[in-house]
Amino acid sequence: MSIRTRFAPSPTGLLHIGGVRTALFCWLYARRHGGTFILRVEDTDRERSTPEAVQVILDGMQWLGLDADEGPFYQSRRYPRYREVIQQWLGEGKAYHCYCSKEELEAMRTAQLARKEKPRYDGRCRDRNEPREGVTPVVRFKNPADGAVIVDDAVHGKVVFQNVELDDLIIERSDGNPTYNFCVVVDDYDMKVSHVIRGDDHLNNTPRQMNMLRAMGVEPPVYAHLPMILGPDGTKLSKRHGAVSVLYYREEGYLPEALLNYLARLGWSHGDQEIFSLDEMTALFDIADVNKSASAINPDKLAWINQQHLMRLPPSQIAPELRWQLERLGIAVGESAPLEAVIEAQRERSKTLKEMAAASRFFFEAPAAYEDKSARKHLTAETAPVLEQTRASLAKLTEWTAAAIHGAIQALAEAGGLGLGKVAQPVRVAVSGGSVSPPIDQTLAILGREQTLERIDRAIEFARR
RNA sequence: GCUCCCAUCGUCUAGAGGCCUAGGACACAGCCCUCUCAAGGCUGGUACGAGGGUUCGAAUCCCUCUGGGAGCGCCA
Repeated sequence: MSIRTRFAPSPTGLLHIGGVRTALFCWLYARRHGGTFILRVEDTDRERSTPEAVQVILDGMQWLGLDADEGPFYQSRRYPRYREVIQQWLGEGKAYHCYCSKEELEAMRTAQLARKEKPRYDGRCRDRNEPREGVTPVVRFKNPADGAVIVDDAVHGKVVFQNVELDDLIIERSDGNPTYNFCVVVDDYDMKVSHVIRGDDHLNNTPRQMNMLRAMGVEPPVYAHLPMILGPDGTKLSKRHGAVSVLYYREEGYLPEALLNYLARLGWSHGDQEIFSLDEMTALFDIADVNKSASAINPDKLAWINQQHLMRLPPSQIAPELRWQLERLGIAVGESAPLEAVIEAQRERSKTLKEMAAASRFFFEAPAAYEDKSARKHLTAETAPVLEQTRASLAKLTEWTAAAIHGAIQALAEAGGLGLGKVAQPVRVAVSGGSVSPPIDQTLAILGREQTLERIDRAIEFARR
């Protein structure tokens, strides 16, 4: 049997972290087994679905690299097919028209609640099929009245639902539009989905869907219900937690690999391993290793994982994202900018690319001003001579490499009986404007001789003022 | 209210009856390294929700409770 998974978001809100994790597991499972990953947009709610939200989903998936083999399919374009199935079921007696008014339904519900019962449609229109004056009917699926449905879930194990707990759900609204649970069934059937991997908030929908699938004459696919992802405070994920859309993580300077790695570790594990490349995840992922309990997002750990990926990925792969971040800060990055060297110098001191960009500004622009505290400590009348000696020594270097620069600075320190820091810190402030930068030799090597000398000159002037 | 799901350090997790005086990771603290900041290394504290069983033996199996969550819509 060929493996076919699908990610089926509805474009009503934003593509958030929970949705991405679901998409990732579907994608991983398909890739792992050489199967097919389908993207399906569930936009049957015409009131709340928006083209913008669809675009956010598409953009997000693309940024993450979760490429679909089939789709995107849009449910809104499949209405003829849904009608066809409904007509067929009506003809076969698997579905029926219901003429109950919303008021009638509401009264039924409140009465049941008052009796401490679970609110459910009692099926009164099942055998009462005569039209009612002025009422456009809905269509309901005739759910089995007794027996049980067993969901043999890949992560939860066997879950039993009694059919009496279920009711005859509406599959076509009075306005003629099909409803969610029904569309899912027709789509999963038509698209030959073999594994339905989704959030466990859908576990309760599953028996209904299985009953409908059986009405279509097929055995249901394998189901795997993933535990929920919660906000850092352990409550349901919401805008309040800042994670509006996946693209927000790009803006904040996270790598797709890192975000995916982090998300994979929420609910899934492979022994003690924390860092996974996409290829490793693909090779190792298995639904059997998914756990059942909800998990809270931990921003600190996400940041740590992001840095781990920054430190492992080839700089050439990171460079375009750093360039983007720099440009967002209004920094003019030339075509020939030494981005890869900057990445190598900065990545072990940056959690995100946004941080890295901010800390790297001085590589592209001379500092506009010196950080007050650093200047007062390191650009003074006492340090001016050190700066002058350093400048002279650096100017004489025959080759401009980190090793040569290091040698020169070390020699100066030794000659003056100073610690390396006494020489390096003033230079650091001179070239970067502050007291934090990568190792001074590496920093100057990237900066180039011209910029270095120019900035030291300016700093000497400042120190002597 | 009813149905269903879940339950190991603050957080993410390992653990599928003895390997557990419960391991790893993030975060936190201390130390080491050190030209700054980091990265890295070492050390430390903190967890099996409660109560009953089953068993020679339970974090692991069963039951009850408690706590959290989801669903019960002409939303998805």
